[in-house]
Amino acid sequence: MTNPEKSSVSLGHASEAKKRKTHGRTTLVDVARHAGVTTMTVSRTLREPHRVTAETAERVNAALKHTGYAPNKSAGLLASGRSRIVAAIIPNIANSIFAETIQGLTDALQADGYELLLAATGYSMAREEDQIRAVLGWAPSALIVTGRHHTEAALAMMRRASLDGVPVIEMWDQSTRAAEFIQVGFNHGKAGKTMLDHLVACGYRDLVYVGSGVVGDLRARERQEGFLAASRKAHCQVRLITATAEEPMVAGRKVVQQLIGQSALPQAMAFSNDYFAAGACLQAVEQGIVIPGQLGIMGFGDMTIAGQLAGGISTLAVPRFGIGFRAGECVLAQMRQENKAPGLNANLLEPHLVARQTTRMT
Amino acid sequence: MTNPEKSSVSLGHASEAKKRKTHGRTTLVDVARHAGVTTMTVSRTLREPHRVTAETAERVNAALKHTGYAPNKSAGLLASGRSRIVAAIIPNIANSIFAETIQGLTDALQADGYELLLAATGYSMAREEDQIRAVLGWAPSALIVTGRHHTEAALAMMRRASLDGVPVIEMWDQSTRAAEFIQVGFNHGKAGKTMLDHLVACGYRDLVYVGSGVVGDLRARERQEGFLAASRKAHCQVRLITATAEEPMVAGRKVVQQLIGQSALPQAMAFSNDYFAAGACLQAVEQGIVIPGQLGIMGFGDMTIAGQLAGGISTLAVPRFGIGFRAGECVLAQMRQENKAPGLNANLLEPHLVARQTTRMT
DNA sequence: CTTGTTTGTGTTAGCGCTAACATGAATACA
DNA sequence: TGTATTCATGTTAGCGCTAACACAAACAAG
Repeated sequence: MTNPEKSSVSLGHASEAKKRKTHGRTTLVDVARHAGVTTMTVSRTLREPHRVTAETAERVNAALKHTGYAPNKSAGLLASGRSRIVAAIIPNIANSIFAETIQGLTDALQADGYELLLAATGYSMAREEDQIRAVLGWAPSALIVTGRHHTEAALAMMRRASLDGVPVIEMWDQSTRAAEFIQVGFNHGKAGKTMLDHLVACGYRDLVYVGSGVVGDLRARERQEGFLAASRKAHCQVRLITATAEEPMVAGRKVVQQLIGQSALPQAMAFSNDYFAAGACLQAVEQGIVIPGQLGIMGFGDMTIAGQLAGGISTLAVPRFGIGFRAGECVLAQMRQENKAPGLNANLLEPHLVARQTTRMT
Repeated sequence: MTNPEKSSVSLGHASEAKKRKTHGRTTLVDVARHAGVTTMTVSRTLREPHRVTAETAERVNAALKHTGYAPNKSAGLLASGRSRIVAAIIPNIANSIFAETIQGLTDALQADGYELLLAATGYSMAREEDQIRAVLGWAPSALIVTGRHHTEAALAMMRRASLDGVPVIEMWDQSTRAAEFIQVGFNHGKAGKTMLDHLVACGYRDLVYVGSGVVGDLRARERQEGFLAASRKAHCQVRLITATAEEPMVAGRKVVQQLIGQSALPQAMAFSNDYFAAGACLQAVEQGIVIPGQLGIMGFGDMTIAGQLAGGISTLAVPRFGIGFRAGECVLAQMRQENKAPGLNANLLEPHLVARQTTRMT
């Protein structure tokens, strides 16, 4: 009750009746009082230590430790207009492709103390627009979106951010036209063509392409169209099947099962991703189909499982981690030297063919 | 040059020489002027529409649309002390277990307009402490961490946040003692015991446990210890092997290869996760080992692959998505009604045994 | 010694928003 | 018809921090 420490609180007892707020945490004022300096000196000690005497810094640091100060980021952001937040917007977090990309991004940014604001769109451009609007409210240091297709409103916000000096990165895609934003990725139409070319080179002519049933996945769609377009030029017959959107490996199994049931197996099948291909492989082997003799199989992604089944599934390896890491490097580069022109597409991260055992026509 | 719109800007030409800031974006002031009301009315229209006349709301909404207003979140946070940020701290984003958990979390929170601040620790408690300190600077609505082991400083911050009314959730774990924070998960020691019990029930006595080489993964460690402790009580012989920390399926293969090479195959092997088990399965089959006759195999996690290989790998299914979703529900529940006591462990999400073909001793 | 030029710290004035209170008009009640 | 009670909007005063400038002390150059 007679605690002397409390007495200082009651100094303003009379004037207290007016207004009050404060969220109770220790602020710069507390630290400054403790160290016998002003808040500016404390602030400087934290952000520009070289501009402060060693002796002062020592006292301030002691006060920081003693008070357990944690900066109020919103106040700092409001005052300075700068945050160290990187906003990333991806279709789906559970998809391990994007999870690895995000890991790459955080790995690249980690040392520099950036924080990650993450949002998912569920492959919806409308939701993407909402998410962009929401994250821009935090004045992020960078905005990273997935793909190059956006609503008009989303594009407008991205342009605005770009003009404000915020690096805007479109990842996982790459257009042939001159890009408006930084792009870190590859051309999916071309990737589809690469897959077709490989199958043709292996001697397959009668093909099935198994596309993804995810409606908003424009990149999967472009790969599919790239594959089909190339097949027409190569005078191949391709049947298109859309996998039902359930567990991918099961979907792959079902497709093969159906084709066998209809005695309609092609010479080779290309899949929108490795999980489809893996399921298809397992099903084919279990039903006595000889791979690659009776049936060639090709996946996309080079996920772990592709290297493990059936002596190795042929696939297109994509730099899942690398895209995120490079995106992070782009952010750092732009932060360090503002001058860099954002247009240069020096960030083509091409997939490469991994020819394994499932496409080796005897 | 004679643009009349510009003239309004030059009104304060003389006094302009003093100071200036403003980050250029449209603010509430712009919207308010456009709608002929004060900023408070605009603010209210956005946050408490029912407290504003329909006619006023209409004018304000028109002004909002016309100006393309996007709220400055840091200003709102600083003024109100409340954000709609949920901070989640996980060991590793690329690990699909946590990716699915995060997806569950965002799915649960999505409708209510929460944003996700995500940080990774790399299984380091020191880094976890840093990340907690960093995210708390944003005054998040909730703090979600992984596991129940933290540094003293981290615990202090968590307690402080909890006292401030911020729900603090430990996910992926569950202690037997009364918990200080909300816990959404299960007991890993018990999970290890469940695995052992299953193998014993199948008649296996000579066992190998393949643990993870990830040093900071305390939960994997507890499963391992639970397994070993139970094996002693059941009078089983268990050899412990730590998988080298590379590609998990390859690691699983290597372990089996080595054991076969040394003619030291046990009756059954339990693995720290399904990818190890899958690799082991593939390797064993390729080397002509009969599963489950010669070798029983059990995994952990019930990842997709476990259901697909070798007629189905027996495993312990864990609610990866469910843990995140439940954590999100806990956050929402606490936000809606502050009164709820945070101590009740109504959030036990137990794993369940999935007995498939790889542990069916004839 | 002037006169510049650092160098370290303090002072002032907001950043854009919202809590709390104030006010005036409309409605309710006796 | 006066007073109490909504209701809709306005006014005021910060939230905790930092940009920009101010200023005194220490040092340099002529």
